[in-house]
Amino acid sequence: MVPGAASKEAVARKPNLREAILCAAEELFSTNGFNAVSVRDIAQAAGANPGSVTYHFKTKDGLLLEIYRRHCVPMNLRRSELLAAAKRIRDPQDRLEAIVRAYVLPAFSSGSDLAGGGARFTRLRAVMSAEGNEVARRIIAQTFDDTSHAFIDAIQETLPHIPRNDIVWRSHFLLGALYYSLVTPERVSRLSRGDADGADAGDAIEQLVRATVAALQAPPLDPAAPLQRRAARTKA
Amino acid sequence: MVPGAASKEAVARKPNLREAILCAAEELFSTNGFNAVSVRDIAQAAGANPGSVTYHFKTKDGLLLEIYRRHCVPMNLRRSELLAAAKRIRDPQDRLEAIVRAYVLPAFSSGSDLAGGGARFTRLRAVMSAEGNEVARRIIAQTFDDTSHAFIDAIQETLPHIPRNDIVWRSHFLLGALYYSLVTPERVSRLSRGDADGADAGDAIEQLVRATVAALQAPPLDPAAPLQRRAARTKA
DNA sequence: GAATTTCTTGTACACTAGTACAAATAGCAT
DNA sequence: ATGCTATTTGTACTAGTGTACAAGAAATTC
Repeated sequence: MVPGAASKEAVARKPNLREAILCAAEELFSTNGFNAVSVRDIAQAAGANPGSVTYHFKTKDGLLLEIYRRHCVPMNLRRSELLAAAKRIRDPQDRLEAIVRAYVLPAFSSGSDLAGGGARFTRLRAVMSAEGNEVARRIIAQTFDDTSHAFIDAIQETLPHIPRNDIVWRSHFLLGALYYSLVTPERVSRLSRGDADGADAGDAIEQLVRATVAALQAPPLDPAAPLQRRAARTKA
Repeated sequence: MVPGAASKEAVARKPNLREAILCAAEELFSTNGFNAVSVRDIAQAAGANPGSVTYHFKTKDGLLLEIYRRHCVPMNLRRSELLAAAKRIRDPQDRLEAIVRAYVLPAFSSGSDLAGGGARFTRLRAVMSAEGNEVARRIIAQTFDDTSHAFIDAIQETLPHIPRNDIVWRSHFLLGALYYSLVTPERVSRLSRGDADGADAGDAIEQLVRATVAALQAPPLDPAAPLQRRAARTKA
């Protein structure tokens, strides 16, 4: 590539190149995985120079780290707000639904800074979790588990008769379903044989909430078996 | 590394190196992603020479392709068997549960050739799907969608009052939950605060079946509400 | 307007990637 | 044994990787 004219033209106006790099990286990582994307790919997509990436984020890991830092706080903040609002609902059924929605909504679109950034960031988290990315794992463990606990506690309160263990599993499934919905957005419409071609984010959210609420309310797993196991374990 | 003595020792008896390479690749890909693993990594893990990989599978993509070929047929066969058996159950509730179990069981352990290979292969599929791997995408589309349709049809039969669209979504969520459970096996025990430290595959299967059946049986999405939501939703 | 900090560029370097290929070896029928 | 084939090895090659760094441009401050 000729560096002179082309780049000057493409980058004639670069109000915030750092931002553009973050954005491009987010998009590329979330669709192709971390290792499949090179720093040069990112730079090119952002209309920047590979050196700029090094300058702003030092390393490729640093870039990923910054993406997480950028999104984690607003997303969890939004979740906390919605959770607090949901907890004020009196009717247990409505409350449970609101709690689940409070967890799901910000994942599809963080309403703060970037339009649609929530969905993209969630997709990114899904990919990083699948790839077993070490940087992501660390951040998630120390940032998201608190929020997850808060949600699990809130759910537990509306479902006192369900063992916490079951609630944890079902919340876990929720996250998996959430991730997968964002990772393969086209699969649903392919499987529904055209019956529902207009599968959009709104549908996904409502379907996910409905399904999760039902799953959470399901009778717990055979109550005898866990007791046996617990008795056998606590003795040791 | 000294090539002479060490390799001769490690590979003193190599009844089927091709097999070992496939196995090592499966393990490495499914835990680290496709692009994070080099051919040399695979060769070393299999106690083989990088050249052997090229000899047996031509390219890295060819290796991945062979892994899929190896597992897809037995897995879908097993699923078909279990599905056929499930369909013979009279009681609709029991039948639905058996159908879901027929889908889930082979994903956790294909009972044919490799012990535990089902879970590893499912994890691999999860990772490939997250990474948007092109090879995997092609194979899955042409191999798994048939099976998925068969299952969806069977489910639909036990739940005639649920729109097919909703069933598709909920099956989609099942797959996501399934994938995620295998991708992050440690997360559940971390979140359950030690209440259930012995989270094993059996628990996962039963929890997944229970949750999915409940989700599938949930009342369909209010056919009127989407009109309201569509006006209020954030992203088009 | 000059100095200084902040950003951007171009390029270079050490390294690893996937793959190719000739040589060496093993297995096996004859 | 003797070929013959299938496999395994060692190595080489090109392309692309992450990152470092000097030099230039822009912005900001005094």
